[in-house]
Amino acid sequence: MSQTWDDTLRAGGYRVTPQRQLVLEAVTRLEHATPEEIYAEVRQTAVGVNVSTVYRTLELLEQIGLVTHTHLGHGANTYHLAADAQHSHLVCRECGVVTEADQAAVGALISALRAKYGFETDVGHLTVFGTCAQCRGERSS
Amino acid sequence: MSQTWDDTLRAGGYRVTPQRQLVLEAVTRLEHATPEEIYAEVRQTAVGVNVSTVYRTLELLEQIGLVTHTHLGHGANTYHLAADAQHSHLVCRECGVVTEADQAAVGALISALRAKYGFETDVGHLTVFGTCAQCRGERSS
DNA sequence: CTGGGTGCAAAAAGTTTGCAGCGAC
DNA sequence: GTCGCTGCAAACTTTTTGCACCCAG
Repeated sequence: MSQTWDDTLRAGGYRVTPQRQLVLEAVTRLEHATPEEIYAEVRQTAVGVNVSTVYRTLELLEQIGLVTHTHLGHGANTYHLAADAQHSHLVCRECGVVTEADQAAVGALISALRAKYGFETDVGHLTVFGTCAQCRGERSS
Repeated sequence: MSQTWDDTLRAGGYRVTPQRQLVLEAVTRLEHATPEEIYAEVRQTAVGVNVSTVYRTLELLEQIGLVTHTHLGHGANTYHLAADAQHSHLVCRECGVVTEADQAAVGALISALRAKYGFETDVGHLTVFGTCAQCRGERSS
């Protein structure tokens, strides 16, 4: 199972290198992270990896469908495994926490948009900004 | 009615300057635009306006609640009038077109998230990525 | 071996900041 | 007249690119 991804690489005609392995591991471990965070994570294991390599690798991994990215507020690109793509993110504006909303909750939106606008929603890329339960509670109490 | 916004400025203890007027006009006219686009639009009317002024003005206008911003894909901050805030954006990944979805379509999502996660959605900031009706049609035909 | 991948460093793009002069009030 | 606002230029952050060397296949 830990070998599936490098088959995907090879299938695309790409080489399997330690750097790519490290980046993919970092993405897996962090669940969702910015290029910077991924770079920092990779550096904790191996020092010789360069920022540009991280960017190039992420681009490649995304291209062959191993990872995807969403925009979690600000301009921060956030990468995560494509396998985890079928959920949406709830980002709290106040505490910054990122929650995952399952398909069911978002399903209604998807149906509505498809019926009304013929718009096919990319669920994995959907990010909802707002205020989480905890922050709402703190504010009212 | 064209005077309300400068009252808002003054109410906040800020001055009314031609630059601020120009930026606000550009935001109004463009509906939703990046700082760069706003800068370009302002320049078409007056040449002497600087980029930094646009950034500082947008920051100010947002702070006093005249405009808000969303993240329409990439890292592009998009500014629009706060008065227009109560709608969400549908961004087509293929043709890049930005559609506005009314409250009703998004209402179901809001209710679901509130009921299930206690999460209060910021509707004005909601951006949905996907494929628009036209691009879906072109692909299947 | 061969050519794709990597590191390094410089460049490009986007945004912020310090400072002196200007103009709204 | 005062002090906030603006223009200018330089600094900073984030991402991209060219080139020579290296290693996966």
